[in-house]
Amino acid sequence: MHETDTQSMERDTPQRRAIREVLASTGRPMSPDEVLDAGKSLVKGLGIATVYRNLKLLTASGWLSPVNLPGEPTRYEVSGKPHHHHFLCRECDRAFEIEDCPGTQEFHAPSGFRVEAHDVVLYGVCANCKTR
Amino acid sequence: MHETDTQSMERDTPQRRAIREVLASTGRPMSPDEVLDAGKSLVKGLGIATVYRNLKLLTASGWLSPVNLPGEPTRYEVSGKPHHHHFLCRECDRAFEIEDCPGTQEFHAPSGFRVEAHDVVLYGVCANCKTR
DNA sequence: AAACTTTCGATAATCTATTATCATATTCCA
DNA sequence: TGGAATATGATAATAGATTATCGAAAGTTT
Repeated sequence: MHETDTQSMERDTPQRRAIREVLASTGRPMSPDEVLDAGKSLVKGLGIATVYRNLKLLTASGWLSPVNLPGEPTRYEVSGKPHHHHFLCRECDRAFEIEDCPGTQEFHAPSGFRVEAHDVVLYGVCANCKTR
Repeated sequence: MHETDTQSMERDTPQRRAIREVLASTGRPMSPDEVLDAGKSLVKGLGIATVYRNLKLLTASGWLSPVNLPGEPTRYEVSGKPHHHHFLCRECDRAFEIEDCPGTQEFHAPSGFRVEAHDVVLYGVCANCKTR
């Protein structure tokens, strides 16, 4: 076994700023590849390793939260948002935030089961893909 | 590129029967490893490759349906069940079927989005794990 | 600006899940 | 029952996502 990467987010770098900027301004959960693509327009030469490193650091610090959708790679969104769920577009494979939630009490598990959390995922076509 | 596995499920084998039996009798979505473990009690020496092969064939034939839960390996359940969702126990990592569903109309995506399907996943502790 | 430390980028390595390979064992029909 | 076709089991290979490695580049402190 080898020792893990040692990083502490002590310095202010253009790459780190770009990654934060991308996630904050896009307003929807993004995969590492999406962050890389968007980030490249802010910092030429941005590398995927840097994206992964910073997503990990920003998640560890609590600034980002992981978003897992069935059969999809992990996406990330800025933390602190009120309870919400996600929509996955089958055309462009982008995830969106949806505010509406039926409420936990609406879901019933078999008796004897304790429900502690829930996820709702909607699938379909986003507005952008519908109009083309 | 090489040619893919050629199998057509033409023969009746103890392994195939065991895999079907396990999935039909357990009544909840099972991962390949779970199927392997349970299947071994019916057919000594059952191999993981055989499990994967038959899960694939049974899915292609429509007898099984894949069940994807966030961040979890694909599970499989017998097809034909009425609309339902799943519960994932955080203790034993087993998935269960839950019949209750708020209904598609309860979920609202942003205007301009077309919702075609939805998934609900409950997380918590199953009855079995609660009692120990 | 020098020195020091952190971070970056390219890429190799790792990890988990799944599929391919292939020699052996089975099934099933003649 | 003989035999061709199919299936199995062990394991190598593959695939996708993520992490580690390491020399170069950049930030930070003095």
